[in-house]
Amino acid sequence: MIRVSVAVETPQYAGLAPCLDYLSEQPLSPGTLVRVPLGQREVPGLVWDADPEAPPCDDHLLKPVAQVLQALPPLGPAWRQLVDFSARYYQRAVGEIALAVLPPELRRLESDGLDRRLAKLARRAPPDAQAPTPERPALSPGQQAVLTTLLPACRGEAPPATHLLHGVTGSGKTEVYLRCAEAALDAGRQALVLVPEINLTPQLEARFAQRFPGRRLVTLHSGLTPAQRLQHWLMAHLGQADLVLGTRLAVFCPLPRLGLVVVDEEHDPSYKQQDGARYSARDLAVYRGHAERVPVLLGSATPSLESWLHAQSGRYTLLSLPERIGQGELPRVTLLDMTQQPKPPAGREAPPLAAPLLQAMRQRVERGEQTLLFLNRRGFAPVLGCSACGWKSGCPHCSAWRVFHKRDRSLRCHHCGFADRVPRACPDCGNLDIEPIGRGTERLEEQVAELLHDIERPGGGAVRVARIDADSTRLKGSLEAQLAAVHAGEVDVLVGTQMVTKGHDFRRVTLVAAVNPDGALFTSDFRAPERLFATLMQAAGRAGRDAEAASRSEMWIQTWNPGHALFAALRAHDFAAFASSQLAEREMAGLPPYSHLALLRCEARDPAVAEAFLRAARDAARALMPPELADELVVYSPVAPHVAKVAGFERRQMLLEARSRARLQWLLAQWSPQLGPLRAAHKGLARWAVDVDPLDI
DNA sequence: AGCACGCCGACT
DNA sequence: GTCGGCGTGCTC
Repeated sequence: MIRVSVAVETPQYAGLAPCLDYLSEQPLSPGTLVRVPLGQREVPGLVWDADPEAPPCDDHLLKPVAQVLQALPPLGPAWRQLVDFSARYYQRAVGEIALAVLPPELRRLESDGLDRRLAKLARRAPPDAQAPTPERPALSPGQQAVLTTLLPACRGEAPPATHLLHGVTGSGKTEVYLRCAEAALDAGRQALVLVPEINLTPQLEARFAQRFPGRRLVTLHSGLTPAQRLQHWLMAHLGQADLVLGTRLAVFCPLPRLGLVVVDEEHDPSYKQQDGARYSARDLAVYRGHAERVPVLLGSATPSLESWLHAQSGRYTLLSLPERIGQGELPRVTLLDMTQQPKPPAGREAPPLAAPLLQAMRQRVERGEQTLLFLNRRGFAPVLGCSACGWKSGCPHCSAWRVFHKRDRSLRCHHCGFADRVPRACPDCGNLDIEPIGRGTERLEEQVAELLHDIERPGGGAVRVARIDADSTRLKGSLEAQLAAVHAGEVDVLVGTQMVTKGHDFRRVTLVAAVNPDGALFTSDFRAPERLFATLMQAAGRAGRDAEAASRSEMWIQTWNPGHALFAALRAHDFAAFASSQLAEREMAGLPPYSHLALLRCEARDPAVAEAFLRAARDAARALMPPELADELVVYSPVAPHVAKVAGFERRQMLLEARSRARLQWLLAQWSPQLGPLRAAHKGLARWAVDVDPLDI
């Protein structure tokens, strides 16, 4: 019997070694999928490279491997290296990451089930290699220039690098991705293309499928059925698929012939996993490209400040697509100074849209064009309040307000999901006049219909208002149906959240308005301006995608802070100016990307327990720090996050801040193994996790 | 994390 | 008298 090291799905803090040892009758190469006994159950595992430093132990105590899934080719060294790196960098167990990123169906499957799946795949007809390549659009000079730099590396003829492709919406980034993928594919390699959201896969999939009829393209995201996800993953792993298009989980897809990684909308926060192993798929894509010596292409109209700084410093190659192709210009941005709008009569609420904006909307309706109203708040009203006694619709389980949803007359907590019927009268004083405070998309939709009820469309009939947000698209297929209605011109005014600002081409939209974007200007979240700029820029990009209408396209912004520098940069469509002012602020404040952060988060029913645990963790971290590093590493004290209580648990967090990534990693490597044992000393602690490079602090 | 074992309240 | 609540402890 031979000893093998196996990675199994156990959390870091379970007090177990990173990999467990088992006995096998035959030698098993690393990367082999097995099933092993663990306690009372049998779990999937991956044979892992043996740690030469592991202390020897008595073979008689080891259990034998239960099953070897021979039919699956072992996961290769590059894949294992990516998993090892992720585990180390994000402070998780190797087994947790390795198993969590396999298709769930593969973890469940036994030998014979896997054999059947593989046999089925082998029977599939190969793609039609004779399929004619469709005609490709002519390249703009900008695209040509960018591709001159990119193509040699994509063909494998030049050393690989990480490139940041900065180009506004409509500047033709997708065509650049297509040409790069073509070069990689022609060189016999596979291409991996990441997108931030499932919603964006169908349209990009359609474009790639249309361009590469002779190639095999698979998608990889959590919206697939378990069987589809396994099938697609297997096709990638076996080298049958040439193109893999997916969300963040696809960054871990094994690709034996990887030749190119594309990260579209690289600034998007969705690339950061928000539970379990909190990895950044964008950062791992860069690591993977470097480790596998293939080019990485990060694309965005509003790059993250992290990537922008790397591009400025020369670590990434900066490539720019300065213009929209076709005659399409960027929409003119108009700021609507809300402080100058007439005050409503005493006791009355101000209308949601200022008169000039309403006028511009009427014009669009009369011309048969569409308006997009962006309001990043779903529901009817964020809070319900009693005018008599001051009662507000708080959540009994969270430190947050419950949102009034008119459609089902409910009060819903967006943090814990707790919902019940809206009361008819104030629960505290019985007053019947409880009223909505503030406005969400549901209410805006209703108010817009009222405000425009008096105009007649050219085709006859009343103005048609529609709403797209997480509530209106809950049912499967309803987003597609609603988008189709917009495209077909069956809608005059579209009200929507963030969801509508991402990626969709609305050819008939010539007016985009941000109804109430100011909130993000004054939060304590240092990334809020960066996100707001990206969102507004993206929203602006929804207007005038049709070159014909581009000259008439406008973006309006209702603001009580028209002097804010963010809006000035937006008006000028000047990302570089915005980025350099933000970077200057970040540098002064010692914030990322000039420093590197890690956050220890935890929650407990009793806030004192959470705080005591974090204080102990803080003291442990400080004890590890040599005094000469005092200005390179800062260990902060515990604080309550913005929403301190969620679903009955009190949340607390503490921050580590380091001058360099290496310093932070150095501290984390010693500190985080102490946290598991430390937890045992704090009874009542429900959950805890280290978040490396957190997005929200 | 699972899944055991283990000691105290409302059901057939 | 059992079924089952979730509190501690272990898994190569």
